[in-house]
Amino acid sequence: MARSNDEVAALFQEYADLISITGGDAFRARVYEKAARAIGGYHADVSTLDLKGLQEIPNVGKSIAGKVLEYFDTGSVSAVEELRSKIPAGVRRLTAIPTLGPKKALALYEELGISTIDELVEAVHAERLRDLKGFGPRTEEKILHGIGLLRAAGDRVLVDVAMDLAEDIVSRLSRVTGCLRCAYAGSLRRLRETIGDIDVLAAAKRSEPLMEAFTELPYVTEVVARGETKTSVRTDKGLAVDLRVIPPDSWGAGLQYFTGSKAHNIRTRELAVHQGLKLSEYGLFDVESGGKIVSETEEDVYARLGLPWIPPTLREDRGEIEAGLRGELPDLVTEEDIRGDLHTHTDLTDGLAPLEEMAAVAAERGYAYYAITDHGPDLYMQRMTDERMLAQREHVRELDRAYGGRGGRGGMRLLHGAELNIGPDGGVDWPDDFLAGFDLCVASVHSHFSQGREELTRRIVRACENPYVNIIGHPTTRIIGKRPGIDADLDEIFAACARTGTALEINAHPDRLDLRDADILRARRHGVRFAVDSDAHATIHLAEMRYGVGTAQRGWLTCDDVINTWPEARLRRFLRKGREERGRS
DNA sequence: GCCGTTTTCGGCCCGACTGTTTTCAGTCG
Repeated sequence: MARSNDEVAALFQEYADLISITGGDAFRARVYEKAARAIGGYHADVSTLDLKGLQEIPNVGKSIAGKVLEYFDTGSVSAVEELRSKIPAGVRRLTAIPTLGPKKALALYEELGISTIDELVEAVHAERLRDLKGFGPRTEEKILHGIGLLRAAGDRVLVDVAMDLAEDIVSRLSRVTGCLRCAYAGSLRRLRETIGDIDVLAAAKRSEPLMEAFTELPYVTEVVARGETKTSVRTDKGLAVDLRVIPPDSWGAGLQYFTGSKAHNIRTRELAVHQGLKLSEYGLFDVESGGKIVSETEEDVYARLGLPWIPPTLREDRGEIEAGLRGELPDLVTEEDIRGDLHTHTDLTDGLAPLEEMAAVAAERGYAYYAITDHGPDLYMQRMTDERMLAQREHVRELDRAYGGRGGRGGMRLLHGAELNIGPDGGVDWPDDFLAGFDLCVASVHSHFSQGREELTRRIVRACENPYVNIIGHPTTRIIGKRPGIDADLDEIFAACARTGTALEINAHPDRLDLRDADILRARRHGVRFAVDSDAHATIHLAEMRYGVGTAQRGWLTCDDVINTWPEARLRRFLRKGREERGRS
């Protein structure tokens, strides 16, 4: 289940929506949105805070803090209940339909009593919308179209799907004559785990040739809107793409603006306003003279606002503005910093490629070390045995020598490990004496996801306490869009990891990205170390490391936090996990 | 409803596009 912060955040987001729908003060609605976001991202559990503690959360004042307390005291918030009683839940759901916002949703409900999508479809077909002010035939069409998209699961897509498409679009548009610069922006540039639509930005003196090329891309199925500066299309996978064409000297301001996030932009614009400036996608301007100050690069824009350049993965208004003003932005881990992959499979278990092929691609990536971690025997379908594992170890040692081995300059070290299964009681596949033969062990939950919260927590804490478990693999086991994470007390697990010298994995596979960014931020406060791993089951999966690194960046991690950026000697010390006295060499 | 080295009151980001509108409201990002 969700942590109490998420519950409260969802409640206030709903309240903000209800305020908008009922025509309440727009600024009030915005405050609740801001408070919801601040609470969702706050490090401490809000259910443990008092009135004073709650008010230390940004955008939470006396009134909102009081509502949080009311929620935990009584299980509900009377102000929210009051609005809920006025507006059926279905009306709020109507606003999920593209082009249908709070005002139209309220009109539909008040004038026609419509509170479900089905009723809306029926009303459109009966031509009952035409009598409403502000609704015409085109509105009807758009609503039906929007409902179709909503139902066709035209939902958010995983980051890798969007990335592949965006990189292709950028490469095609870059070749258009007159295109001076082209890049993707938006949530994709910020490397969010899912992407709602793709924003592509281009710089050109004339937009027409770019708009033309854009609408004629082979996978474009529909041109939703077409203007001089902005064109929106939909692609055959249902993904929407916007192209914005801006003048070349607005590139920096445009890229900054369209990268977002919205919350980050609001903050940067506020900074501008306080300095008598105005920031828009066309540049940073002096309010009085109207003259343009800077905008050719993002660095210029941030610098004029008194900020260092802020990496896109931090632009979520989670403290990056404050840190930037103080000159304390983290020196984020990058893909180039990654020296090796510590969780990978071969065809000995459920991988697709043999050891040699996996190692060859790892070496091409320039890794200094590479761990093979096939499944242990407890996942019985993998048919692992002691003999097979020991035979693989010999094989790994041979290959290690072939790759330059010990002390070899530029050589890649191969580590032999295993991905252990954390059983229902927290035990793993092998006894200590067998585990002692591995260079490292990843341990992960693969089943019994629905144990009680305490049981699940204890189970993983026990795995951390195993002196041979170095990394907890995909810690929450979530599959994005398919399976929620397990209901464990993550803070207790984070504390156990920090105490025992066990790293938490950031699994880079795009449908996992586990831990997720918000959990990384919390874990970091416990002093936990992390391993960013591909969990590759095929050679192509090794390249998914980029999404794991993006997620690590979104969790504000530096090289010091990530064990697989460390030199081999430091990594090996960490992997000994306080077992030195046992005399392993 | 929150917030403040210009404010304890009066602000609160800004612009594009669409459709129904004859000058603008709604939606979106």
